[in-house]
Amino acid sequence: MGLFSVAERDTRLSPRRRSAYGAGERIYHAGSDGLAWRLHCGVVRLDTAEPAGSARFASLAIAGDILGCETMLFGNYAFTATALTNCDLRPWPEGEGVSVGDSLLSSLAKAQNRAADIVALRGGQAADRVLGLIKLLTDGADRVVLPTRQDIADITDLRFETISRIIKSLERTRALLPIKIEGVHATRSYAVNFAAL
Amino acid sequence: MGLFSVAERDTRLSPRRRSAYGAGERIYHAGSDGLAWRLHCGVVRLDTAEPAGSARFASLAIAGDILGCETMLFGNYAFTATALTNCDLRPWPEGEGVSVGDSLLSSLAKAQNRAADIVALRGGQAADRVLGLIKLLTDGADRVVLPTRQDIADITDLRFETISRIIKSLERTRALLPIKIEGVHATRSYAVNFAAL
DNA sequence: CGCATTTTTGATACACGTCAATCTCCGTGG
DNA sequence: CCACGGAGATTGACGTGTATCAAAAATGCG
Repeated sequence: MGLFSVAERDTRLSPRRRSAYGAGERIYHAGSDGLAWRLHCGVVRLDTAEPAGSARFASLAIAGDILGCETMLFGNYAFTATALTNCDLRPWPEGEGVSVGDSLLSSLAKAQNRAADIVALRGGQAADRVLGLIKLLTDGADRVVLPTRQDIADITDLRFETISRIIKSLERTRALLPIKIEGVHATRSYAVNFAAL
Repeated sequence: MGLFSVAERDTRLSPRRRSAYGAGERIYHAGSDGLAWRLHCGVVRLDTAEPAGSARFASLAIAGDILGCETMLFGNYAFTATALTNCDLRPWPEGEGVSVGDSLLSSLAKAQNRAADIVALRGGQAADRVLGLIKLLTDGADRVVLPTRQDIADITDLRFETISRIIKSLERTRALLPIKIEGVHATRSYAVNFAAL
């Protein structure tokens, strides 16, 4: 799974209360306590804490989403959060500006939409699910850093072999163009070209 | 689908601002405006409004959940709501009692947990998904009224034929016992006996 | 450079989808 | 009261998309 293979890191809290995580790093663990966060950039995977210690994919957070707000109510996190790409988090609520009520309300609305997106990633043909996830992660930009094949598999409820085949075929149709660094292909970075489909 | 086969009904608003819907009835339509509601009992299906007018399953609301809170922010509903069983709704927020902030916060937390439940219903073996949904709908009681086979299929991303086979096999193992009314079996009402599994 | 991890690829199996016929339950109208 | 028709449910036969198992290749890291 690779989910538990990365050690806890120093939190590197800058004066502006901002914290950064690299791909694969654990952000917080279900049951522990801490702050609520807004995800400013990156992609985070949320897993339910199963009795047997085995994590099960529950949800995804992308830029703009609120993470771990339940800690404000219950004093601990309901899910385990793991960075799937490099992430930048800041404590929430931000304090100044919009009223807390409006902020909560729009978070609730956004959470519902995000949930609907994720449900859609688990229905239909395999290729469409993977493409749907890639589009969600790309979010209008022209390049993406994808999670590992195994993480994509967990999110879409497919097997990593299937993900590998689908991504390879997207490369062959030039919908995904590997970004090479000094001639070597970093297997997660792609320029996207959905027009090729 | 049966989703569009039932006419809009009179809203039957009692003096206490409570409204009831029968199985299959449309509660509100994506894009229209109205109140936010708390679902006091029953099960509601939420669908995204697709361009082509075709609905796609997005989420499920069960007793205690908040429905359509986005209308307070944007002035219209993001999803289309349909009663899957008999439902009882009341306007939200209730006004008295807990502060609006806490109520919103706990709704947000609850929405996240519900979303995780639904994601789980779309992964793994077909029989486990159907069983998971039935358990969610039963919620500790000893009997359930199930949605139609087609609705169960939409929720679990399976086909109604598959659902029919699975439910029949649950009947054969006596995990589900049809409740007969005057000798006739209403194909949606069951006494549950999960110990039989 | 060497080893662990991730990814790719192939061969084969099976769970579920698809298509089609039939059945039950109900409401409607003659 | 019974004929009719429609919606939902059941069942069977068959096809296929994805899982599974296995092995090799590519990548990344100490």
